[in-house]
Amino acid sequence: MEHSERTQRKQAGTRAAEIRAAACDLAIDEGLSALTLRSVAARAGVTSALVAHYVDGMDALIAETFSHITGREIEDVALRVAEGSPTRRLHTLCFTLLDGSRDEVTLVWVEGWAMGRRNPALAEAIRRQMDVWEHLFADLIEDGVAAGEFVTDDPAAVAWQLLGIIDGLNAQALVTQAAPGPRGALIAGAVEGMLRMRPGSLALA
Amino acid sequence: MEHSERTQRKQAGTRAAEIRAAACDLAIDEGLSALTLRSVAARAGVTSALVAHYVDGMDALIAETFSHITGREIEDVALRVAEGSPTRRLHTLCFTLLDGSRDEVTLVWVEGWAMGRRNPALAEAIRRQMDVWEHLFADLIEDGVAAGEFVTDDPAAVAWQLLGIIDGLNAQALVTQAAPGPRGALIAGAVEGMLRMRPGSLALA
DNA sequence: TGAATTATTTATCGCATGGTCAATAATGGA
DNA sequence: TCCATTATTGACCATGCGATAAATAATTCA
Repeated sequence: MEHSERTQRKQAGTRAAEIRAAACDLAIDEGLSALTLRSVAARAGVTSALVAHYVDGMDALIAETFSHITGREIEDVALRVAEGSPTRRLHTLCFTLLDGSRDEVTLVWVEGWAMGRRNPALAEAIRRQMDVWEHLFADLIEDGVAAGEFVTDDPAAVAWQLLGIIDGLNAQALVTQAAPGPRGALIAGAVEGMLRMRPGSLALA
Repeated sequence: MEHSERTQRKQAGTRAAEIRAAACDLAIDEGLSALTLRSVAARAGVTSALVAHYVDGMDALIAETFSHITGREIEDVALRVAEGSPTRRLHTLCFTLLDGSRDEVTLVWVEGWAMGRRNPALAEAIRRQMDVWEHLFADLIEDGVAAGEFVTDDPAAVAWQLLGIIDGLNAQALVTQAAPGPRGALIAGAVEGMLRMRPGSLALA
């Protein structure tokens, strides 16, 4: 007895969308590793068989869900760093990503790194999303170099570094319950060092 | 039929040690998530029931294995950064941790972060080991401040930041097959910024 | 040698996972 | 109204997991 009363019958497309949405909700609440045929089914209010019917294997659903959640995040962030001087935009970028309001997404990333080793589709999705992030960072850095606000001869490398730093600090906060103070504050000095900025110019931007 | 011929009978303590060693080997080769009653048993050349007999539950074995592997790592590293000026020691620390020769251990860390959410003993072990790292970093930074080579009013905070940065960069390298160049090179600028060091003083130390 | 101890295995149990297939019931068109 | 289509379910299967109890075989000691 997996279901007491029959759920309302819907068009294939809408039901498929509902199931994917349920997977996203669940991953946000409990992490990628909580996605199973049955847990997603329960969240969507349907049978596990129906989930299996609409999805091309759990590995694919997990990879899709990862892409959807992280894609939504990067869209959000990209909007916020669209305006202002490069220094101002970099400030917004760092402090937005480190303000602790995205811990659910961080969990998705960390679990993704771990699960990606046994889920090729997920590994591929991770690489793609990291590339998107890298471009967002690199474009911003190039703008700053062109404007004379940053100094570096390899914007792409700095972008990767910065991405790694932010991921690492967020992952760390995931484990140690309370982060010591706002994470964005001290990192400013590091970024200023990487981009040869005047000390304090990013922190106070 | 789990075993063809009976394995040699050994003293309880010896066998227990062998099983724990097998768990470490396996975790290094395949990650913490590869540790199951049966996989550890196979690696140790015994039955899964014997592993269960010598261990206080898989969660505990996983936590123990994590502590053992990461503890061994920090001992190694601590030895290497025991001598020289603070700047020189910090240089050694960063470049040693970022030279890419510890990717197996990084996998253990990343999987630990993910699995720790469902394994309290592991979560506790992670917190303890991170504390040990934090102290290693913080002591070094305090030495540097005392020697006038570094400038900061919160060595502990810088230590956490630096730890997060290194973890993040290593985790990143775990996913993107080939890291773009040596990871340690560019990070020097960031650390110089965090500790108000003269540009280039760490990179060339 | 014989008996007590104990290291080890065999044979399970209960549970959760991903996945399949035939049966069922709701929908929509003629 | 009846039929064809199809969304949905229920009942499975095979596998892997952690764990346990009883049986077995090697060791130790009197």
